[in-house]
Amino acid sequence: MPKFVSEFPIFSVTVDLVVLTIRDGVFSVLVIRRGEKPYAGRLALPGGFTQEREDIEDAAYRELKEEAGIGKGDVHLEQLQTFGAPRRDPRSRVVSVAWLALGADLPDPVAGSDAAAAEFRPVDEVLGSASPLAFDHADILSVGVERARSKLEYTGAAANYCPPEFTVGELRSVYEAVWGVELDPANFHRKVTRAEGFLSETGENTTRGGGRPAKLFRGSPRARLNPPILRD
Amino acid sequence: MPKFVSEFPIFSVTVDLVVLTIRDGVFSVLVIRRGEKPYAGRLALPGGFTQEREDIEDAAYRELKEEAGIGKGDVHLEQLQTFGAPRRDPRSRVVSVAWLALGADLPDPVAGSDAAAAEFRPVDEVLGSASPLAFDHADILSVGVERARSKLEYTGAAANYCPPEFTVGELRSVYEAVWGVELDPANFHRKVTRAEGFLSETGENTTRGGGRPAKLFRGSPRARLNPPILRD
DNA sequence: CCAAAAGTGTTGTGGGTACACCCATGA
DNA sequence: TCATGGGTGTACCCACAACACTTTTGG
Repeated sequence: MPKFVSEFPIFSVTVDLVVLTIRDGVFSVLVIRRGEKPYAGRLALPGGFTQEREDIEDAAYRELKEEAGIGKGDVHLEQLQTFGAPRRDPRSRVVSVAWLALGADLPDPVAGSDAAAAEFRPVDEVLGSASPLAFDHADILSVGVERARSKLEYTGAAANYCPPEFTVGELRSVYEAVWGVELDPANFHRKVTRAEGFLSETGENTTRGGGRPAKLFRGSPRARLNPPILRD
Repeated sequence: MPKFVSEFPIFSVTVDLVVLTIRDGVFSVLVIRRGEKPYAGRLALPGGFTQEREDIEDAAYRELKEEAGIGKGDVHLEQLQTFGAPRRDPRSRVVSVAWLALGADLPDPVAGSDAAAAEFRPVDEVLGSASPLAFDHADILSVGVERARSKLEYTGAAANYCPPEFTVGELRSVYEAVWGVELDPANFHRKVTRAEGFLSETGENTTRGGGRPAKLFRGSPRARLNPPILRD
């Protein structure tokens, strides 16, 4: 076992991941079942230790790969918040940098060894669960979900939950799943197609889903949506 | 010198502070002149090491007191972002949690010994300076300033730059200083006085500033401003 | 009196909501 | 033919920008 020595107080820095996607129309989060103490058997967010010479963002991507088989191009990743209460991990002083990852219908994580215990669960079920998440992960998840919801108001983040090309109806269903509301299809259509720089037509059509063929669009996940779509 | 030993990679965790206020109508940030290497003589954001059993938020408040003589009640403090590139501090592996502190016209920090080198400078001057900030502090400041600006759109954060009771005109001058724009006094007045739960009248009047006496209001810095005041 | 800032009125414009209606496909 | 979702039109309402105008103080 390696030994590290320091003249300053010793911290470990971990990354924890709030991985959100939409599975069968349900807003869902990736959780793992813990095998070890503390909190053995409880659900938790995926995550792990940052390495000695590793950028914290790289650590987040690495854990995403190791624990869920998700690659860099599969998700949008952004920093969420850092949690550093002295006793948040009973073993030692651990400061955790939480990250938010948004992706289109992600594969069932069965690949790696670590990933065996990982699965997507509905956000509402996990937050309202009788068996709460380990550590302060419920707090982290709450922050992540609120951030994900508010990003839909002012940005093109909804496109992160869609395949590269999608219809306006598919985009609307993202809003409906994430916010848990119903939106008027006609007004939503006008709103997003008129917002400058938000959607770009591919010229293709699709008929998946039945009904009249819909135009396919590409999104700009980083675009600012002006005027915003407010939740109230 | 104390020695700490660990079996995991060793990190130090610091806090860095973006302290913003408005001085004589100018949007300003608190900076210190570094006395030691590295970056000796350069300007930097105030900050310091988190202690062994200290919550990171408490560390931010402590540094605020030590380096600028600013107490807990004097500012609104919120977490900004964490900076953890491997080489951001040439001495060792340091992860810094940056915080945003917003306050009404804050005292010139001359109190403590550490605070001797601290002073407020115009944000534009510091960001555009020929002598850039130490470490990655220019990045941190940019993130802080952008957050501060965008918070004015959707929240009552502007009240943080005002005394407990203030006039609508004073509030408007906050927006003008932070955004660097001019706003129509009449429309601004209607907008903020009509927003539900945003301002509450004290019943008092004031004549500071000349002209017709203005009503005094109290703000709700945490209130959500709906509809928002957009910058464009 | 004038200057200065507070606050109100008014009008045109643009976006939102609600909902009627038509379009293009599969079954 | 019908059902299904895509997409457009329209009417009402509210918010906002622009700017004229009145109010209340100090000098």
